[in-house]
Amino acid sequence: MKAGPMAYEGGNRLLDAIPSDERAEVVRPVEVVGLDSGTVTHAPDVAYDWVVFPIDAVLSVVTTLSDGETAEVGTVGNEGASGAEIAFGAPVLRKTICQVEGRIARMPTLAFLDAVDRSAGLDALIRSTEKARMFFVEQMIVCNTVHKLEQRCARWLLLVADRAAREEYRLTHDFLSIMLGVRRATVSEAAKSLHDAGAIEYARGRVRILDRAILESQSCECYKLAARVFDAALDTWGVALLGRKRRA
Amino acid sequence: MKAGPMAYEGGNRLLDAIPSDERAEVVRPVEVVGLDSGTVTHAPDVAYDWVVFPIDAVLSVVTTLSDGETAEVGTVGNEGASGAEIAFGAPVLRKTICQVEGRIARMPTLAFLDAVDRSAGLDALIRSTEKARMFFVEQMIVCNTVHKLEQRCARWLLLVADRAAREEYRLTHDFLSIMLGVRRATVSEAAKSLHDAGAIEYARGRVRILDRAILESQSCECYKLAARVFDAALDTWGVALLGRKRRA
DNA sequence: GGATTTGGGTACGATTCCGTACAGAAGGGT
DNA sequence: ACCCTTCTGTACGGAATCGTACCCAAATCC
Repeated sequence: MKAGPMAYEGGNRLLDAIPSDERAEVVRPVEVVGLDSGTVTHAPDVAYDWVVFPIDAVLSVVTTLSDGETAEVGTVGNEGASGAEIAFGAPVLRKTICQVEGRIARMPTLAFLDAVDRSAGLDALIRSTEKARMFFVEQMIVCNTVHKLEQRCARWLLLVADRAAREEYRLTHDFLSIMLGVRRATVSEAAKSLHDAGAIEYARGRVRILDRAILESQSCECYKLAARVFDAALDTWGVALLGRKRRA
Repeated sequence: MKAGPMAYEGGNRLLDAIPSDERAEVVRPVEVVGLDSGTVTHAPDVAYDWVVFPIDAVLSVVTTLSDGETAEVGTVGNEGASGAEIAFGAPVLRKTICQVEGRIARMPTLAFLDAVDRSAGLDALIRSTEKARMFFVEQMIVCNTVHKLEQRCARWLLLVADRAAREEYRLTHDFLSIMLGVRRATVSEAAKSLHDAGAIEYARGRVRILDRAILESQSCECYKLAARVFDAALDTWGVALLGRKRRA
């Protein structure tokens, strides 16, 4: 993953949803780079120069509690962007790290700011995906409170697979236990159960989804709900917000 | 709570944080009305004409899972606004109900839209409080996953008291159990524990905070963290975002 | 003022997940 | 080939919370 920057040729659903008459202009300052798992893309109290649009890398927004425990509070993949708040002058409040290695598109903060001013489509899509992310994060509150770990585990694997745009990716039980806020041993048990059901296989830091239908049936409703909302945000909401913006 | 609309004379921290040279103009179309507990202010697939700015009423954003269970995914009080997305053309995705009775300020959607265009301060504050709400909702994911019920209970009581701007308010264990996503009986036990510690007293649908210091000590870190972030959103962030807006 | 509804206390077995611990297996480095 | 680190399987007692149920007291209704 150490190849030099390359030109952007699609792959981030937010950028690709920009109306075609604006897209080329917006995308001009974008470059594509690889990201290794564990790389920090944003963190509080540090200046950052890039707004990030994942392609097949998956980022996790995490928080560390006062007792030192770390847990995931959000996921960003090819459906969205990370670091847009920098451009608006808002502080970065959470640490964001690369969860699944892969490629990201990125744009200098100042170029992004300029692009939002010029492109009503980009502005609308940033707002609508941010709203979808809010919906998703809200759903996670309830999901983590009332759903069984095995369901949440299935939900997580599916959502990350969608964002990583592949059915197999690197992931250890240990890492997943941090993401789900439970013990590593508990994840191992849930993973074994999903494996025995024929939904997944895994070995030494690598998962593969064998049967999406089975995995979806083991997951809670939150997976399909989230998937639908992100799709809608990139489709119809964007249009609605665009209408508003153009009228202004 | 059935008195007719009255003029707005302050009480919503977001409106009151608007720079004084813009505030009078923004606040002109605002009226104040009372709201009873249980009143629905917004819901999906229904047209709404008002953007709501709570004064001493507290609203809860809730969701209903497919099994019929209802749970809270957010709280809106005097630090923010509800329904602003309507004005931007985005869909209402969650049901919002009045949790603690009290007064709200409200503005017709069209007037709000106009005010956002005219007032850089209002625009910046809407963005910054929305960002604070995101931070808070993210925190709740972790809080609900790893913190003990008694801590979460204390956290909830404190945050709602801040929003309701009083130390006593109507609340049944049953309602609180829905908010926290647990059994009513579990809430009763946690409440008794907080009562025995001298932090609160309660009787038949009414809670009173007797000793904030004790209650804070029983609560998790999430309370103070959230309180600080909401304060910051209404103070320094607003200024930062304002700078950005004015430069544009 | 008697009946009905609502809010709260408590109990008991069941379940999920925790904390901790240890052992085996698969890769990586030298 | 060997060691060492990383990753996963599994076990055991304990804590938190669940589902359900029943009782009592206070408020409300007629």
